[in-house]
Amino acid sequence: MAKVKETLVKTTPPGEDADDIGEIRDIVGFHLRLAHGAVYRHFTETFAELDLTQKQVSVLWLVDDHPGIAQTGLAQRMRMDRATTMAIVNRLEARDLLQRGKSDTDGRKQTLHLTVAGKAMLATAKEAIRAHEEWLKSRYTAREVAVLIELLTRLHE
Amino acid sequence: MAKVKETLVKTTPPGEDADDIGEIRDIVGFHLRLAHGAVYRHFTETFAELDLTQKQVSVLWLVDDHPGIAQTGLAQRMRMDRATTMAIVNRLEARDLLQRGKSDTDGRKQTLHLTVAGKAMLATAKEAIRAHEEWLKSRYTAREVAVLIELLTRLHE
DNA sequence: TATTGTTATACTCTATAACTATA
DNA sequence: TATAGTTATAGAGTATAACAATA
Repeated sequence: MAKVKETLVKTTPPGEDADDIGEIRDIVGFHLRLAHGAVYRHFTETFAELDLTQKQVSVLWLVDDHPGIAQTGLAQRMRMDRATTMAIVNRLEARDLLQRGKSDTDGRKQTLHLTVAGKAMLATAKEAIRAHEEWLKSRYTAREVAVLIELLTRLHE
Repeated sequence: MAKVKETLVKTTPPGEDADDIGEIRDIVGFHLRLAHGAVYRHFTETFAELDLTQKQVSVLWLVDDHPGIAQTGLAQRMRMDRATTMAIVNRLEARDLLQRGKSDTDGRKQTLHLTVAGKAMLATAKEAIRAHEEWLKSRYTAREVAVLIELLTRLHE
C-alpha cells in the first residue's frame, strides 16, 4: 500500500519527513479539494455575468429534467439537507427563475417548476456549461474523462 | 465526443431530454462537486472531535513540512488568496496551534511555525487522516487510486 | 411517529476592495 | 511600482435545532 505511486505517478523525491502516513501529496482528499477549488473558480468566472453558482445551475437543470419534483427529491439528488435546499430554492424563486406549487397528492410537499425566465436562463447556462466543460476536458482524452467520471461517481453513490 | 460513456460507464437509459449538451450526469464538474461534498462530509465527521477543517489540517501539515513558510507561500500551495489565508492562520493562531514570526530577510513577510500544541495536534490529525483516507480508498484498487490522483492533479496544476 | 417544509442560527469558505508597511 | 500583510465586507455553502403541518 505504499509502493503504488511509482507505477503511474512521478516518484516522490526524498522527503524531509518520514512520517507514518506519508506526504500530503499522496492524500486523495487533498487533490480532490484542490481540483474542486480550481474547477469552482473557473466556473465562477464563466458564470460571473449570469450570476449563477454551481448549485443553482444544478437545481435549475434538475427541476427542468424532473418537473414537479419536491424539495426533498432535489435534496437527495444534490446530496444536500433540507435547509440548504431551502436556501437555494429561495434565491432562485426570488429571482423568478423557479416557482413553488402545492402537490395534489401530498399536502406536505412542494412541487417545483421552472418559470419561462428560468427556462431561458437554463438554456443560456447550458451554453456556458459547455464552454466550462470544454476547458475542463481539454486536459484529458475522451477515455480519461470517462474514467474520471466513473471514479468520482464511486465517491458519491 | 458523445459516444464515450459506453466504453466504461454504464449506458444512460433513454433520457426524457434530448438537449444539445446532454445530461447532467455527463458533466464532469457535477460529479466532482458531489464527490467533493461526500468526502467533505466524511472528513467533517472524522474531525468533529478535533474541531479541525480540511483547510486547517492542510495548513498545519504544510507549515510542518515547510517551517518558516510565509503566508503567501502557503496561499500558493493551497490555491487560496491572501485574505482567506489570513482568516485560517488567524484561527489557528488563536488556538495556539501556530505562531507568526518576523522574517529576517524580508520585513514584509511573516514566518509561520507550529507550536508544540500544533505539532501534537498534527500528529493526532494525521491518524484521523489515515482513517479517513482508508474509508475513501476502500472503493478503489491501488492502481485506481494512483490514476485518480494523477487525473485530479491535472486540474489544479 | 415519520416526513416535509420552514425559520433561525452559526461557522467556514471565497472573493473583493482598500489600507499600511516594506522591497 | 510591486509585494506582503491586514482589515472589513459580503455572499454562498453547510449543518444543526426547533417548530408547524401533514401523512
